[in-house]
Amino acid sequence: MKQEGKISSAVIRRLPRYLRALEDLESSGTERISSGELSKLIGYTASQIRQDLNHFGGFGQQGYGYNVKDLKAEIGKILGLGQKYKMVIVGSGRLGQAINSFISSYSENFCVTSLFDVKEDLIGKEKSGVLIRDFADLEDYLKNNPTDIGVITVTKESAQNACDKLMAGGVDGIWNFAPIDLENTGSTPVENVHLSDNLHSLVYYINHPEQI
Amino acid sequence: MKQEGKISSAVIRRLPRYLRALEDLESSGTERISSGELSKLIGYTASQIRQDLNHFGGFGQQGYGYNVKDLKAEIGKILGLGQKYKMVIVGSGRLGQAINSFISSYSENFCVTSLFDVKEDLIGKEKSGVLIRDFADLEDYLKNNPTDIGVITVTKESAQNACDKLMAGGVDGIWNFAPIDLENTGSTPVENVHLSDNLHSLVYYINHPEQI
DNA sequence: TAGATTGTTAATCGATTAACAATC
DNA sequence: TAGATTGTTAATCGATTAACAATC
Repeated sequence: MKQEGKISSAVIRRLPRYLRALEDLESSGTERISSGELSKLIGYTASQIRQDLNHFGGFGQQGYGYNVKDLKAEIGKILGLGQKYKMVIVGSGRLGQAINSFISSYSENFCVTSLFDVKEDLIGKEKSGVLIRDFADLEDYLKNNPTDIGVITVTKESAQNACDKLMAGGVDGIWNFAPIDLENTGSTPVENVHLSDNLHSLVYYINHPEQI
Repeated sequence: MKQEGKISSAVIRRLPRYLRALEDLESSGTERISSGELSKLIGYTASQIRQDLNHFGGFGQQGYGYNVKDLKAEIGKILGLGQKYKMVIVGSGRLGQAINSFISSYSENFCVTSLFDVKEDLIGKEKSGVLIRDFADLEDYLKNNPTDIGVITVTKESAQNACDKLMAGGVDGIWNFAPIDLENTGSTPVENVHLSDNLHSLVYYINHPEQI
């Protein structure tokens, strides 16, 4: 892995797409792939693909292309998928539950250790095998159970407070689903999924099909 | 609204963010705002904000700034939020249900008219007041109930089929949550929410905090 | 009027694409 | 070896930022 200097977020955001394509290729039994073939599959230019990968190292071989299995492993390593990430989800409504079941079903790289909520009638219940705890106990919980990622699926009114508590508890990253830009004094990475923003863009393109 | 020529998707994706900020400002009783103040609030440069807005028209006034209420209305108009969009959700698992409750709770601009699934035990049930119908009846349903947006919350294996049926049924746009790039021969806009890609980027930044 | 702030043009910066020598 | 395809540099394209005249 070379990777010196800052790598643009445009590149980083394409890496998971490569990984996904390589997983599909592997499970369909493909052993090698050229940047040209990958280009047809993904839609990025072959040039861009080679450029992207070369930020991290020379994973290919002239005249041959890339070995699917190896490249998949390399990209996984770059992203940091060699370990299992412990997550807590703050907000145990439908979205929190959906994320919880999504995480537990789809990957060995992530594990939800606890849900949290303020609602009396939810606290103590289990969802997809995970206990819902009192939000008031979040700080304590994090102290005793080091956690990698905090997921925020509460209302926008409660989101900043949830974020502050998660940060104070020492999580390394935040996955935020509340429609708000969280104040983040430290350098903890925050990844936003702004569903309503996303839906609004879709509506724009529905009304301006000539713009596509 | 001037808006001649193609407007870059980077600009379009910022519009919902402006709308969100303006809603907050309005509900906090702010009447006017300058690009400079908005910049502090959102984090985009003042220059970029003025540049973005001027793609669509001169909504401001020299020496004054922008009227919050008017600008909010203008951006809503640009996005196409003057009407109510009818949606169906294909896939009534936890994610489909979460999207359903999210939509019905948050906005007057969207309305889920039906859920669909293949699972016998789900068909006929109601979730958040919306009936789950048999996926086999989707084509018929769309024929009799013109629908604006199709939401895909099924597995990646079923997603392309769901997409084809929705397209054939004449939906104007697709909101896709399956981890797959849908084949889209026509020009129907597709908006993807690739949760696992998003989570993978977060993991990258957790492992490379110096890159932020 | 004087001050503030827009609308818009020009300059800069960065990301994507093209090209090709290196090499498997 | 000949053919294919990478790694990498250079060229292009587009998006962001800076600057300032226009004007409220």
